[in-house]
Amino acid sequence: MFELLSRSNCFLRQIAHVCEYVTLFLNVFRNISRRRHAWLDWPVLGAGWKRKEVIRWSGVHDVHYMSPRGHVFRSKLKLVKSNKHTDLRKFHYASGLFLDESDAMKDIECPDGGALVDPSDPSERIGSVTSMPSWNSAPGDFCETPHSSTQTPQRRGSSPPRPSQTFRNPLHPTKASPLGLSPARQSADGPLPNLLGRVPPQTPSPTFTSIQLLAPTRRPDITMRNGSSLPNGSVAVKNLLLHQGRIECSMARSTDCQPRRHVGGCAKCGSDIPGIEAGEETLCPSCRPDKKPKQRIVFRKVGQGRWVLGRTSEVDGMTQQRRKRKYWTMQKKRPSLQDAHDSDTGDCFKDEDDIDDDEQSRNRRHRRACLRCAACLRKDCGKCDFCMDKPKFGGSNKKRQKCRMRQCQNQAMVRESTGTNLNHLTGKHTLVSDWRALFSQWHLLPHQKGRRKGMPSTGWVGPGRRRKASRLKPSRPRSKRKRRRPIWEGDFTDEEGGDDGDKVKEEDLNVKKSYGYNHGKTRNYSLKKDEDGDDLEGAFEAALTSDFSDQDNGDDTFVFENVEPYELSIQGCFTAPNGDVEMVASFQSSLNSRDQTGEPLAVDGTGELSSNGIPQLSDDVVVVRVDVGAPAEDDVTEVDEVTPVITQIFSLAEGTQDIQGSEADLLQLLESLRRTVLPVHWVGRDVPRPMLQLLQCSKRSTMADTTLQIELGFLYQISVQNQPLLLTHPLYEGRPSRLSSVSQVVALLLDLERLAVCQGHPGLAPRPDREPVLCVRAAACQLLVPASQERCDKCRDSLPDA
DNA sequence: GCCAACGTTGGC
DNA sequence: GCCAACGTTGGC
Repeated sequence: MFELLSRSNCFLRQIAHVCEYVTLFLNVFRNISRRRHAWLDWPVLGAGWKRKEVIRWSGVHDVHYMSPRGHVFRSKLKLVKSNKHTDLRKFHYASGLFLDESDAMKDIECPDGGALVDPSDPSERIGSVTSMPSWNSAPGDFCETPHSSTQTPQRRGSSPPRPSQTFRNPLHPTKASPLGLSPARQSADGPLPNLLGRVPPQTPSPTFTSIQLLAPTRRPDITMRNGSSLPNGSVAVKNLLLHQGRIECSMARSTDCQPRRHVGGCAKCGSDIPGIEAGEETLCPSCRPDKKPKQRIVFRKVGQGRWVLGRTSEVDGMTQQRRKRKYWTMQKKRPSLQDAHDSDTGDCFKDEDDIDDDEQSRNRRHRRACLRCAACLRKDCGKCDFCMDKPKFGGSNKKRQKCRMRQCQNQAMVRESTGTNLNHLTGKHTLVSDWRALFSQWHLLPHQKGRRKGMPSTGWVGPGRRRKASRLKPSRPRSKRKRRRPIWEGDFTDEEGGDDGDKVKEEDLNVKKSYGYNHGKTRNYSLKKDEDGDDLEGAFEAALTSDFSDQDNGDDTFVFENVEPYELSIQGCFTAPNGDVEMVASFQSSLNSRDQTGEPLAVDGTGELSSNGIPQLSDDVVVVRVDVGAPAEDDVTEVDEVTPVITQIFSLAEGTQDIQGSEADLLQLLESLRRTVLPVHWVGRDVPRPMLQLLQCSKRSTMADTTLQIELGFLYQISVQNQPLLLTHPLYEGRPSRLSSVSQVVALLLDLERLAVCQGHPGLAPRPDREPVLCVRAAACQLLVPASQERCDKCRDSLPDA
């Protein structure tokens, strides 16, 4: 009985001991983590540079640098990119120092056995005896190495001098996360490992405990030659410096410290091991345990800053890996119908985290991708603002968001649903009241969100923080604003009463067909009131593109049937005070849009302005000013018409019967076009007079300067760079004389997309060197040629060498 | 080491 | 309330 009690006491003491260690671990780690996340001056890169070490919970070690201007670099790649004038090829990112290759290859050691290792050596990590060469050295005891004056060749001129550092306290904890615990070594006849699993050196190293090792000792300061210091030097820093001879060896300050090779032996069998110093303890390959020993103490992270003792498998007997495999195997076996069912039940986004315990999954990052929908499976569009922000597309990585085109179609509808599943498949569970909040939370396309109250009528017209203001034109006094043009019947104006500007009149909804997140269906953009409540005359339509198979079906079926009509307005635009709308985005947007090469397309809505005030647009975007009102007589010169002006009407109608037609008919066509998905980059607009214009607003399109204009009676004409396309052009062959239906319009646009604008010829007049070549067209230029040709026959005949 | 992108926060 | 910016984390 006494023995039993004694054993119980012993066991309880051990438990208390372990708990004590755990508490120490966590406290020390928090301290270290907090301190290491601070920015430290880093004169190695120059004055004003800072460096920061970040240790993740997983134990991964990251290093960040901050330029004097405050730019943060998280990888060497970015650092090099932004410092093209400096040769950073030999810059060791992790340590923050310039690596001299010749020195780095040498091992340096002191005669007392204080071998130093390559910083890249895995043994440098916690648990390595060799990385702690100076247990027994007093602070401040060092030896000078022969490489102390090494200068790296790539640092010249005014670059900071090489460091001449001194480690005042070589003892430093490195990896203190519980995850970093090394497995306990099982040695039959060796010393018992301590809590860290390290086999303490026999002689002459001092005894040390895990508490000592993890004690929050001051990290070694490194003194540079110029007097500055690199505080809190890491293990990597120290060893790199040692390798380069830029700092002193951590052993006693002896004078005969010379580089030499290591010759050591196995701690178990005694056999020699090349590269290991005699007296140093290690195990030869044959004596090493075959398998990674099982961790005795396992900390499991269950949330931010929360850990539990014990491994998951001990709870349910199944490792995470196995459960992952099982889960994904089950996923693969699921038929598509099962997917639908999952969607119904909101399970379609269940990943391995969900299988884990609930608490854990709550605290982890949620996956926003179902990995199955079209958006999840596609690649970055490379054109949306999020893509443009990415470093791989030349961006500054400020936004750090997933490509807008890749925003999961399913996930975006399920999360944030306040408990109600928004099911896009059935539409049965849609929680209408959540949609607006939902859209605001997800990174949808600008035009996928509605214009909201409070958005200015001029300048940046869109949600969120105001973009850089357009400097294309100064604000025009009210007295000089454009005169209203006669309102064309059917123009979409906002309802009276400014307070409720968000709401759409019911009657307007009949025409203004608003759309929810509609997977690339047509979006309508309607002008709203300006700040004075004046109607901005005219309406603007951007018929966005999508998979062309959807077009012209006249089908306005929403994917989400129960969704409240969702107003969409002009987004991603600059609205000038005079009411002009300047599109700064190419409004091709559908998830399924394809460009001419078949690649999916996306929207560009950055709205950034360059120094000259011109929006910075990608190459395929052109600024289109939509004229929404007739200019005042005294202000005509200020109107900068960018779009082609058609001065002559070419009627293709046979005879003159019904030449006037009906505005109502034209309006009906306009309405249909607004509901229709048009070919890529074709944008419909109405103009002051009762007519409809469709223009190609992508510079990358071969139809960049082409306009299709439909007049009363559905008479139409095509113009290229303000030049009317002659009736003799083959494009007209076999085509109806009137474009009275959407399908006819779309067919014509598609045919136009197969053509290209004639490049003309460089002319015959001699031109001085470096003078830009101005092409001219032949008198009978055909304007549009097959896309495979550069110029028409007439212009080809006019080539100088022709 | 690097990248992708989730989640938070502070400014507007 | 909204979103740009960015800290942070997980994956490769």
